[in-house]
Amino acid sequence: MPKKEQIREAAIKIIARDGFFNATTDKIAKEAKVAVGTLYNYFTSKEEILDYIFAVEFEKRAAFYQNMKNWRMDWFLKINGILNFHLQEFQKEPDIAIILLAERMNAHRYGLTSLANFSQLSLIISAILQQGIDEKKIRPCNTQNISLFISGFLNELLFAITTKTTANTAAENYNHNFDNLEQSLDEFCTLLKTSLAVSAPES
Amino acid sequence: MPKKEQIREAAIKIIARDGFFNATTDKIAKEAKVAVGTLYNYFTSKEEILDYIFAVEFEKRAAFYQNMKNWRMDWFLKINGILNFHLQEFQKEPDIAIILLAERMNAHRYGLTSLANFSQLSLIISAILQQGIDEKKIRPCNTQNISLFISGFLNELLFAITTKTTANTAAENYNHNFDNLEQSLDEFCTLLKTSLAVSAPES
Amino acid sequence: MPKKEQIREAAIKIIARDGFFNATTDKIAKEAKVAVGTLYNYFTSKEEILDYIFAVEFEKRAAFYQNMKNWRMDWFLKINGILNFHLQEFQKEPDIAIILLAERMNAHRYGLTSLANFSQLSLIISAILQQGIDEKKIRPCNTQNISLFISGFLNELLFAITTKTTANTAAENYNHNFDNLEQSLDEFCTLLKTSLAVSAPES
Amino acid sequence: MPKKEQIREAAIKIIARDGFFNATTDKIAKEAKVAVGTLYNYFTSKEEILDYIFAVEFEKRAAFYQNMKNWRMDWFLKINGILNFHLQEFQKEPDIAIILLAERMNAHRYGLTSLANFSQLSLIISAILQQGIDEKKIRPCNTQNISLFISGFLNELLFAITTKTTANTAAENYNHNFDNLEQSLDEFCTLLKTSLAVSAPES
DNA sequence: GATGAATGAGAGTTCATTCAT
DNA sequence: TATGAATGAACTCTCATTCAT
Repeated sequence: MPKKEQIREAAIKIIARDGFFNATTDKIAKEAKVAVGTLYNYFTSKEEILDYIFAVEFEKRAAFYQNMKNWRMDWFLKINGILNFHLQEFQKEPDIAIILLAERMNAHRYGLTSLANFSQLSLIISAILQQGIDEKKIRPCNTQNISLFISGFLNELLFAITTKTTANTAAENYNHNFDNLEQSLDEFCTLLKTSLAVSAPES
Repeated sequence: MPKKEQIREAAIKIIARDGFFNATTDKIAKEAKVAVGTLYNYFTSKEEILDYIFAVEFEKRAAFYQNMKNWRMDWFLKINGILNFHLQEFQKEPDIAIILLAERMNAHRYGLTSLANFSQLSLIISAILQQGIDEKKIRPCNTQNISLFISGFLNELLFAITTKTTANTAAENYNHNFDNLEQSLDEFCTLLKTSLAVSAPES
Repeated sequence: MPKKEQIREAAIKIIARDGFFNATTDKIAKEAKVAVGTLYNYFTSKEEILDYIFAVEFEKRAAFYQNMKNWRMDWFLKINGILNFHLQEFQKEPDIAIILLAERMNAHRYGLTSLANFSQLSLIISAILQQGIDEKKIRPCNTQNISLFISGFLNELLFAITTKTTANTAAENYNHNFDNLEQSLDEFCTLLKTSLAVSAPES
Repeated sequence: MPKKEQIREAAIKIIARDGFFNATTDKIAKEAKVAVGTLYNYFTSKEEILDYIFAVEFEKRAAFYQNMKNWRMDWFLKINGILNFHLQEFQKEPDIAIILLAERMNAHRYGLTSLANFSQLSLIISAILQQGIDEKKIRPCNTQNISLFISGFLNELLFAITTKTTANTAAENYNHNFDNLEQSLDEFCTLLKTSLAVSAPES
């Protein structure tokens, strides 16, 4: 495997586990089975590693979104598809989920360029919604707001997933778990649909 | 002003600005116009300061929620009231908003006890929704999921507020700003209402 | 009890347990049921407390030695008496023993005046021995050397007492304990006597 | 010179001069002409440096003692040899003498493993004495006690050496100095011999 | 490119001492 | 005299980064 990839994967593991600040370059290097110095042959700083992690993830999503543009389907199915895509990604790589969620604020604080890209993604959702409106499939609404709701849902779902593993002692039965992620997602989609969809014109 | 409060406020300012890890005890002490040692007369560690910040905020919210239980009003107005309360709080003290959002993952990682309390709050929302269901005002649904949507909305709104101040270069016109927070909130409430409310039984 | 005495006793307890450097003024004050500030009404510094502890102990011993000068007895019984006196003192107040042993180097380093006094004590032993020599009861020898052996014996006995409590795991049966302190002392005295005493002139 | 050795030697110098607690990592590093961080590449803590110092010294002594077991000589010459060995060691490296003496209590308090080893050495002396007894060269006695006297003598000699350099103001002429260390040692050996040795059987 | 020992600024924390009450 | 909150210099230890090999 290329060294840079090796480092990226090690960094994901360590940062997800310990957080960006507790993820020392030593630990990352050890995990990557590489010398500390080697990190600096591929990245100029520890921050840049984080930046790169975000960038790679952005690319994955951008590729999916780009591809999706060609889909010929209902707005609702598209949104549903997007949410499903994210959920699957996070289930495949939970560490990524943790990092995207936990470190985005750090990424923002350090002015990492890759983070800015992520806001583009919500534009795509907005665009889908707008198209729905234009096609009279969705009632008039502020698409930006709706796409914010959607991001919020995804993030909160992740936080619930990420934190519940340790925190659920008393309120055991109130906690979400991986089993009903899909159920959560479905309920959210239902909520969106029932609220936004223009009822089929009565004949 | 009591010293502990003085320190808490200084810490809020510094942690909101620099993040928990970059918020050094020196900076906090200087901001509080206090010697470093004084911090340790009131807190046993830097982490405990963060814990205390969370605890105070939790108390504020818990007090509000407790009080709210006596309200005699529609589920929808209650939810609306809660969201408005939070929004006002955050507008009053944006630094708190930033910390609650950015550091909750750290709080979780350090096992700060105060964080666990926050999950109680979502139980209250669940309870309101459940009552709505029992009273046939809300269609059957998983109340836990819905309360998760609500938290997600609030957090995402905060993130948008928090980050836009610096990040809006390209997509200027797509960014939210303080002026339309209320509009966002209204739209979200509308969405909830239209989706959840059982249409008044026709006579 | 006078405050100064109260503080001295507390300091003995804490310093014996934790060592001079780990004995914080806070701990001493708490043990003495006194405010930290009060310490400084009776002592100008933490070091001075140690100095005072040494001084008090010196006084006790000096009083005994002074008194002993009037004794009318054999050199051997005098030495034996001195050793017994010390042993009893240390058994009465083991904390004192620990401090005298463990902190004398600190006392020396800080140039505490009270420590210097202790070397006077060995002069008294020397004097007793010298008298024995003059009276032809002891063979000619360097009295200074012998008094050094005596101090060495006492200190090593203390060290053995002080440290054995925790260290004896494997070589249990090789360790000294309080029960045979007297036996140790007797053996040492025997050794001194058999070596130093001039055999009674044969008629 | 290997870095670890460089650090060890610097630490010996500083700890001997200032005591373990006043020997800051900064001072040690500076003396070793090394950065502070480098200390921690070789030792996990300041305590471990002290432990290592003790361990190295123990090894030296253990090697000597091991070698000595093969000696074919009288018990008395063996004991004499051991005492001479120690004295020479301490004259060669007086700083070591100071540390062994002054910090053994700290070593004990911190539970440094290397200190425990030193007690093994006194077992060897006991063994030599026991052999003397078995061979009817030494009168029956508690070997453990005698070896305690021997250690006590050595330590006290060291203390005298160590402290006299500064403390001798009043009793100048009573102080030992390097010139008569050998004389002291000889006198001590004489004392042991005259007291312990079984007189040659008369024909 | 790869290495990892060396670096040293800077972190969190402690604690002897002071002084207003 | 007694107090104990406030102080801040000084401590041990960490870790991102460098650079000679």
